[in-house]
Amino acid sequence: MQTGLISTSFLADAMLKSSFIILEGIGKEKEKKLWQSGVHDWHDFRRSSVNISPARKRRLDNQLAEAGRALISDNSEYFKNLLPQNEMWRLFSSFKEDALYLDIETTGLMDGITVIGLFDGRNTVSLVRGYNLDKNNLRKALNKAKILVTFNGASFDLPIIEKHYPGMINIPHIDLKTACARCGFKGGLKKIERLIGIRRTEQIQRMHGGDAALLWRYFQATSDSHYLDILREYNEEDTVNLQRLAEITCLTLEKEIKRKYFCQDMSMTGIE
DNA sequence: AAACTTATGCGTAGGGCGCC
DNA sequence: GGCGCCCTACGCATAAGTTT
Repeated sequence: MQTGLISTSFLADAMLKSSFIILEGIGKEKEKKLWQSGVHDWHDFRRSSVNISPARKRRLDNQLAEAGRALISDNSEYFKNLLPQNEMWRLFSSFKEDALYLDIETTGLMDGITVIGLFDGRNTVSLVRGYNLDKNNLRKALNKAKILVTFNGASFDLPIIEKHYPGMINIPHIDLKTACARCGFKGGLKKIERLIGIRRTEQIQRMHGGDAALLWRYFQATSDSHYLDILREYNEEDTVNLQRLAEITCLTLEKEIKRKYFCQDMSMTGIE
């Protein structure tokens, strides 16, 4: 019990505090070299002399100090422009308690929004066109979130939301599609869910993305709330399942990096 | 201090993909 | 079926270190 608590608290900020690509002029290559040379986190960096000119080192140390202050004060927005989109997953372990999982339904591709589903890890909210979907409710739902998690949201959900509600989303966004692909989980959300053992309710299991647009049309044509209920249920399951998917993929990616780069010095002391 | 070398960041273009 | 993103490869830009 205690050991569990201790190990998770050690892990909590692990990946973010091991990130050096947030520094000016440091890219993926330099970051790898730092890891391989035993510089594993911000603390290591500031203690070591690394292979950087003194003036530049001072500048980078200051940047890390600022990042540290941002992390302590729970300021996720600080990292939004420092991490490239495909590395945003590194924020997950630090901000997952305040993560918001989002999925939208529309009337077609790049079309009008019908439902926005949001899950904060405990409760779900669905904003439905013609009922409670408006700027104020969306802002309220986004209010406390520190990070946003989607599947393919960078290409689909967020651009559409941005089109209808400009400037609404300013917190960092983790798109699990990229993260999944790097874990070897290729394909759409439903396929990946099956791959990692996430189950859907029977009725929803059989649905495809295109059915969501169809359900909305049926609901509009008949006013039968049954269609809307199915649509909302489908959407809600999407958002809820994103949480487990995020836990699995972000942890997998973190472990993979540590396995590949953090143990390098040990293998070098071996036989050669 | 100028010229050269090395490491690595960064911008660009084409191809592929998943969202409803 | 349109859109925006990531991936990959490639070449240029830049900064720091080295040689002359």
